[in-house]
Amino acid sequence: MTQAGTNRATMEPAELGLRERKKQRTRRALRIAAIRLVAERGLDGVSVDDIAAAAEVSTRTFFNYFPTKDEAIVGLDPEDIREITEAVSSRPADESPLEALRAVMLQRAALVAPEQADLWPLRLSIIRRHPHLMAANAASWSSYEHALAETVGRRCGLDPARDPYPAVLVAAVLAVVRTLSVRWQEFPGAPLVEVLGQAFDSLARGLPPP
Amino acid sequence: MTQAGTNRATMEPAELGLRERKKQRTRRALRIAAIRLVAERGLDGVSVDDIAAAAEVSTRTFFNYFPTKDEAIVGLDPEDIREITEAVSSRPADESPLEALRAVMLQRAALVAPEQADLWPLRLSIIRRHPHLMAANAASWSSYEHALAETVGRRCGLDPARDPYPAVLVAAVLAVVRTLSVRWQEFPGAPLVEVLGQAFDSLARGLPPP
DNA sequence: AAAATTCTTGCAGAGACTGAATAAATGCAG
DNA sequence: CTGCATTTATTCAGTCTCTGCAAGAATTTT
Repeated sequence: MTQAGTNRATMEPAELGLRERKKQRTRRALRIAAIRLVAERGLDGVSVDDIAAAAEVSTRTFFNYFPTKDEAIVGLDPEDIREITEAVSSRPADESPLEALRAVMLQRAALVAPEQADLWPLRLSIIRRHPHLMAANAASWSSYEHALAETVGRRCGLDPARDPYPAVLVAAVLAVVRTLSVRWQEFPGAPLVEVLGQAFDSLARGLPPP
Repeated sequence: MTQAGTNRATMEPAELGLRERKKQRTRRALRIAAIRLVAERGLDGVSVDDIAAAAEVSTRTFFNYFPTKDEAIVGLDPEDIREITEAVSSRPADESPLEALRAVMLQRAALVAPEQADLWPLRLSIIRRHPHLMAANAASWSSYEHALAETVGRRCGLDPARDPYPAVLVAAVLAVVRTLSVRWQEFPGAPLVEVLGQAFDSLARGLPPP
């Protein structure tokens, strides 16, 4: 690697043009402003104008980045989607689809903890306070679900358009991950990775009564 | 507001007062108008004003019944929620939670077909055309998820606040049902009940690769 | 440096949604 | 049936979200 200097927590590939970097930065600024402000004042206590002002852009620009106020809070970056599908398709081929998803999701959950120690809990607490955002969350994952189902289908040689298995698997797994993430914020007993691991075990055993 | 709880799950319209019956009727009129119009002209081609006009009530009244345009289309009636949780809790006690949910959901899916032959397919086609409505759908089920998790917890003697099993089970099952309902509209191969049955089998066996 | 591309911004406007006041309908005595 | 209390519907005014458009500023390319 030609990377001698260690970048901060934010890894910004210097290979991108200035324009692209600025875009990433405003996007991030808007998201952070949205999450911070809403966590503080509640969803109705913050207008898009406030968010845009806090990020030092015009209100119109906000809507160039996010189609909705909700998406600024719970939306996934397209980059994340790409990373996850890539991670799934590059798991060893002898793993079952469920095992592959398990590995990727656990790895992901483990990454979340240290990286954005601020933002992630804030997001979850907001979702807990405004349940309809859980749905907006699910909405932003829906395109992603499609992509993931495609990837899973490719792993086991199934056409997701013909065989429902990939769609069912992905839907179940993501629903469980979402549910437990929010719950975990509420009842922080064991670390999230552990809770998720047990849930995947339960899934793999057919959700038997404990 | 002193509503004596109706012990039966069967519909007893005669016992309700005039006021209550009128409310049910406007609610239903609004929902039907919303679904019909949106199925015809698309979500953006229909305003709440249009819907209210079609149902012959004022615009403001629409919002007395539904908090959102989306909810008028995909929202569940509180009554449905009550029926479902009741059905689950009155399943034989020796069934596993997953089996109980399976039975109730299949029974439900079988009912849907003949009853509202018009509305149900329209709803699904709308959801397929406007993916974000799938999320709104999930949102309207979220309060319901809580209630169902509670019921499941009671069945197997678990406190849903302490043990994640009920929440996980319900989340997975509902996600699968939602996903397959929409898919089924898209690829109407086998009857929905059959497709759902196979998915429940798959779930019970730990989602093994086919 | 000029041209081409892309991003930001302000503006005007449609539509979603809310609170409050008023009118109408319904339920319930007497 | 008549008056009174409660619930529901409507009107009205207003805020906020979100979109299209056109002009201006920044970045990239030639």
